Amino acid sequence: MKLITRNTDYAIRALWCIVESKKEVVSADQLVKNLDMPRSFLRRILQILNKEGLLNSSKGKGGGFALAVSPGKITVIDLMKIFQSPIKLNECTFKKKVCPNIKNCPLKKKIDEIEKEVILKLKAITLESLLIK
Amino acid sequence: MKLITRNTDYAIRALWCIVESKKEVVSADQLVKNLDMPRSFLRRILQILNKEGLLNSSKGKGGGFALAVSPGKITVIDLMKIFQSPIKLNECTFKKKVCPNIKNCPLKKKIDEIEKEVILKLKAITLESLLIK
DNA sequence: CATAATGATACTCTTATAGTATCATAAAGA
DNA sequence: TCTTTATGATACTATAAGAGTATCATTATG
Repeated sequence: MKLITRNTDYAIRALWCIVESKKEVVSADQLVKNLDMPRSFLRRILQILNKEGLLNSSKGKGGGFALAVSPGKITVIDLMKIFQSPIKLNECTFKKKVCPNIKNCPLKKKIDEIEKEVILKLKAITLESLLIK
Repeated sequence: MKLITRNTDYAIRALWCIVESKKEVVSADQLVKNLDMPRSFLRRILQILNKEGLLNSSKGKGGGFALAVSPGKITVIDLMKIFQSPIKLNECTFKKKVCPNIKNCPLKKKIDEIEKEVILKLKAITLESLLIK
């Protein structure tokens, strides 16, 4: 079981790298060099971040990507929502049929509590908070 | 992303049902009736619980399963370890190659903290704690 | 010996994750 | 306008975990 998948992980690193570079615009190739990750994979991630409004892109010579949102406003949860399947820690279903006992299931209550706390903590991890050394 | 998978979930329910029944021995068929889950799937789970030492089994007429460990000593984490892939919330690897920056990765540090807390909380959920109404 | 139970095992199906590859398009600059 | 340098769109494969099924072997009871 993984909380953070590679998509999300790479997205964070790419965004981090764009901020650190202190350039207006950073190309995919520069990011590949700095981050040592597969070009095609990273390119797709950047395209998605662009579509989702976290990056602005520009084509042609001197083109590349720039942050569209301030680092303090990008959280790990935002990226997980974009790149990962929804967080449902305990679904209580069998073949799409919800467990009949779901309302007073003591296990679900406890798991739900844990889920809430995890989400709160992931919300608190902003891109900015990862930059501080 | 799921924290608890169906295997684990069903294992908990089955154990819970064995305790609640207050019988010495409960057969797979009785559990299937009470829990409304697929027979083959449940049978396999019971066999694994037996192998792992959480249940004792007896064959033949009047046979079935009985708890081998007290409900206070069985935790959700125990069952997750049996039925789920290891909990590694953030692996920082690319194609088996560990990320070179792993030692001072600020993201990893934060995710690790969350992981530790989640595990502590799951350890605190014993079978017994789920029985109290 | 028949029946009622578990043991062992092998199989399929689906989904999420992980990654690759290719062609189209647009901007910059000579 | 043509070449280069960049991203856009999209389609494809591979792997692993999870979810579930099915069958035959074995053992205990009466």
